[in-house]
Amino acid sequence: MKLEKITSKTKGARRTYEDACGTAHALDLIGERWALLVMRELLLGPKRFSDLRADLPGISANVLTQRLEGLEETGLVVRRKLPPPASAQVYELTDWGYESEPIIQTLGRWATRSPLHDSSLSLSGTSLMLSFRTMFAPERAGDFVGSIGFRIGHERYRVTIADGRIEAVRGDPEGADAILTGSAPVMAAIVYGGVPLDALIGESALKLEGDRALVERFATFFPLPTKVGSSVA
Amino acid sequence: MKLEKITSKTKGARRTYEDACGTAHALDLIGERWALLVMRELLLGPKRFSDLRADLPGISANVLTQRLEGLEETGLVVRRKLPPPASAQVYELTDWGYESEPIIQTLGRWATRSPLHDSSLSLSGTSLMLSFRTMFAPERAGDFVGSIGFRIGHERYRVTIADGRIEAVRGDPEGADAILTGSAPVMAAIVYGGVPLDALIGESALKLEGDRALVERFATFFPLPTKVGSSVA
DNA sequence: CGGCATCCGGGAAGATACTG
DNA sequence: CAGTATCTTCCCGGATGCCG
Repeated sequence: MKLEKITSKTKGARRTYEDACGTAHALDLIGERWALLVMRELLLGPKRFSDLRADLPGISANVLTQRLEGLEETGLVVRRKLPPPASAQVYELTDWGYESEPIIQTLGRWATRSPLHDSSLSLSGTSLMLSFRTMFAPERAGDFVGSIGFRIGHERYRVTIADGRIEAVRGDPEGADAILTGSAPVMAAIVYGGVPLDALIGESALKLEGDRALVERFATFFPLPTKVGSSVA
Repeated sequence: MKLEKITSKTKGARRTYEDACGTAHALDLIGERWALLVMRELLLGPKRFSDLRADLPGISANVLTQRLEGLEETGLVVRRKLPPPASAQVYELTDWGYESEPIIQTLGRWATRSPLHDSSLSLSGTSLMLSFRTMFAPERAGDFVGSIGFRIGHERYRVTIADGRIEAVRGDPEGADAILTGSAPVMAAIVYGGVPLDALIGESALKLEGDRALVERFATFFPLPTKVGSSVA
């Protein structure tokens, strides 16, 4: 039954650029809509289907299914079954998949100069952590040493700075010098928008535990490039 | 009726990710099919519509028109009218557009590890020059000093190496230490495929003028990353 | 609830033909 | 040469429904 359909497009038959250039091949692999953002959401570790859906507002279930299938076929993602008790299926990047982080960072840094960039839109916790990795300026941090925990929705992250290097990972914030609780856009407003802590705490948009001065220093370590068309080019 | 539909997308109404993440915004700007490859072809300088068509095998005229319009709207490309005598219209990247080169390089370097990458496909002269910029390994070049000219189709390029740095530009090859004439895939076979010069000269696929030993050294300066799944990981 | 198959409407991409 | 016009095909996005 319907053998002709099977033969007509036996399997992939993906649209490719037919170009030996590496960049073109990269687009063959991750150029489809949503593909790179799915990778982004997996960069801090495995996630379940519904977590991905929740963190990618606007993606539909069938497109997410298609992307995960495609990324699995090309060897960028693997499905893994968690051992019981937590017997759930998760998607995880392969080693090669994790190597896509520089791509995501380069794109992100470049686009920050766009005059059309609207930073008031929603932001996932993963995106925020990756932006810290991308925008961290060691010369601003000097000999700063410290760690800050983040509680964003149900997710937990920990950022550690020492020796002019930054680490931003998913994990338990307990034991950090300070812990911030709030939404990702609020955290972004502090670090990138220059909004003072008090304003947000006053609005109950943010909760701060621990070393306040340390958080205020931390917020100065992530300078943004100038917008294009800005006279201070 | 259906006035609401008309107002809802009166004009542009481009599809966006509605995500504050810089990476997502980058994809809003250059994530459409062909957009980044159009930028790639402009990275070595302005080109005319039909040159772009010729160097992007597979793109159709209307899609190229749409991409150029879009890139112009977002401020990445400008149309310029060449002064008479050569009174022709060309497309050129803006300063911000030129800053996309790291994106293209990062994508290209990453994709080179793909097991699915087929280097036998066609390749534009621009892609070849950009691959030299991307893959150049200064430690391989040591104190090498020299310049090589390339004649590929009607295009002319010049690659200069000195002080452990490489320059690859469009321009007159006269005066270079050696000049190669042939197709871009043939040049790639030499540099990336390890094919000896003699074989290609014998097939009349390549013409060499000038310092042969210099070309043979040059061909060793561009190591490729290992393929994923290779046992020599 | 998690994951996947299916159907449908709209829009973007691809191919071809045509025009100034 | 530099595009426009038209038609077809395919992908994306939304909704529904099935199944474990």
